[in-house]
Amino acid sequence: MRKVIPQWLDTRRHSLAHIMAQAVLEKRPDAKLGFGPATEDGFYYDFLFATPLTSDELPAIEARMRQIVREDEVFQRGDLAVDEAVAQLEAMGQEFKVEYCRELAAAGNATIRLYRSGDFVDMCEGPHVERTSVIPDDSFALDSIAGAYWRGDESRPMLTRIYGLAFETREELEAFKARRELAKQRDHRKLGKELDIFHISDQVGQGLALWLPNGAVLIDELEKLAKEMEFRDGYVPVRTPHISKSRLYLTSGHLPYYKESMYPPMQLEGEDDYYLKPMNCPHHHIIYASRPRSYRDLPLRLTEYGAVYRYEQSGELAGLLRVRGMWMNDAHLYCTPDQVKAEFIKVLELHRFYYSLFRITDFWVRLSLGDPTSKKFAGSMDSWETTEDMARKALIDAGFPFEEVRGEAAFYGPKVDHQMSNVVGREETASTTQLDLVMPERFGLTFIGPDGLEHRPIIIHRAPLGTHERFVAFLLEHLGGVFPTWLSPVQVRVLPVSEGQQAYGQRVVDALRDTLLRATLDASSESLNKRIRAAEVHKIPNMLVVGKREEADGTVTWRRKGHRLQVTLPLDRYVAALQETIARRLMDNFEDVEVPGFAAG
RNA sequence: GCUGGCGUAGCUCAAUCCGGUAGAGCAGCUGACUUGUAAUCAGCAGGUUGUAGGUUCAAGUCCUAUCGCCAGCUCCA
Repeated sequence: MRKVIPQWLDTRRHSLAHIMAQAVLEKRPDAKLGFGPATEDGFYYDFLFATPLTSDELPAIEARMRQIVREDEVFQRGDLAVDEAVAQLEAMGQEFKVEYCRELAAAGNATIRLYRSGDFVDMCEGPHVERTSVIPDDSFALDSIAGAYWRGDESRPMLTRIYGLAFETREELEAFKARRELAKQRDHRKLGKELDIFHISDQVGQGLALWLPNGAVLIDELEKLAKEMEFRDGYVPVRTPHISKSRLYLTSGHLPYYKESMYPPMQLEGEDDYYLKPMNCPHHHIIYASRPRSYRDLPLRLTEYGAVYRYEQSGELAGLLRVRGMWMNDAHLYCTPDQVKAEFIKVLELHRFYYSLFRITDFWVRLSLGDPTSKKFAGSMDSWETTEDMARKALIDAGFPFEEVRGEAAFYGPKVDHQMSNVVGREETASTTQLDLVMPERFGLTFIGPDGLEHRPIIIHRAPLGTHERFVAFLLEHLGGVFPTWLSPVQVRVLPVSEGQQAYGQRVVDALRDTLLRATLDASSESLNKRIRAAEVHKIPNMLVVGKREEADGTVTWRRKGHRLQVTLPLDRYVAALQETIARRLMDNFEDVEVPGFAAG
């Protein structure tokens, strides 16, 4: 799903970054330049300013850029020896460029490339457009301004980043902006409010979501789904507390490897400190270790929709997408070495099932590897190589296209992540599967093999539905808040045509609720039109209109959300049809799905 | 956590630029209407303008601090 951007467009965008830097330097000659690359929909350039730049200044910079483009400046390339380049960049006062230049030299580059356009000279690899006039002067626009650390390192200075948008033509630029505006309508924070899904109150705490009744139905249905799937695949449920003594996390290594992300401890006189659990795994490992295990017991698949708490930095929180308290579709599979691969593939298949059930196609799969040069990862090189190789092979065998990314692993092992983007384009991990040789070691987990000796199990950590919070966020945005009947908080809204049919309407609701269908009656004295509109606005999948005719015949007139076509049928036939839709978890919110009982005519 | 922007009724917004003491629609409530497929009409109620200081005769509007939200960075399910 990652976008492929044609080289020429990338070149054009990068050239625009130079043109922007040129325009900025004219206004702020003392600005220090950072990096200025092309992005997925434009470009940015980082600057260090003596006095802060405000977004009010962007229009003037943009206007100057257009002028430069029209002046048809030529990009001239020049390769200099390292010393010369350093001397020149120092003379220009470009300390960040000097730093990077020296680094390139240290990495073995004999020459440094510079580009000149107009009076502006910048150290840069290129390539650029030959002359600025090839860029339509209305195909780009400055977008926003934000802080960004130099070299992405929070211990280094924070620069000011100016983002620009750039496309082939003005029409494409306008289309992009329009699409972005439209996407905001599907923002889960907006839909979550409109549909009464969740509420976040700073009286409770940042990042601590409250599930409203409608949201609670959603997560109940997701849990039901997960429990069914896991039951079939031989998982066994467990339940564990939300807190634990620090000892557990010293054993697991969460202290110190994960301490940054944990809430501070609860301290009690004369007792060990207690921590809120940031992950369920240690509790599950203790369950595994609670009695001797035989190879005949394996794989042991412990599952729990467990609550975990992570102290995310305040600036990272975002609606339900990034929270501090979350319920995770967690499970740990304890396997013998020769079971791992088959189990891992089975877990990947489960992902495939879920993603196709929800019709989610806009994701990409990342194989997240450790980084031997980083202190963020526990365990030996050998075990990392083993698990990384296992994960890679399983992905290939299961037929998953994936990309490998170094340094993204969990601290105890490599991960296979399903990456999704929200409406604003922010990417997050929706699902994760991990391989772990480190925890069995740390917890001294063993099983007795056929040879009568103790062996180490291998652990698969998996959360295909991620956390309720993040998964519902993605689902809301992906479906635009329009849920299939099986997931919908309210499945059926009954609308009496006039007050005379309210009693019949109530009987219909009672009959539906008797069969566990989530039905409500709209008994307000508003016009039928208004009540239909209200049901549509609340995205209720099914409406039953009951008037004199229906009451006389014992029928209901069924109108599905977004459809003008409607059918009248006996109540019991309606119930049967709806139950089939729900039992099969049909995605009846999609046009191409044939809905039982709703044939035309 | 950092950089920048923004906080006005349950929601969406107006009054902020150029200080003169807060207004609308929707939702809610009441009444009338008894409705046949996307907003019936009328009325009522609702805000010490996030919070705390300050400047001023006067602050929603200006200043400071603080809390929260948004975008990005860093970080992650």
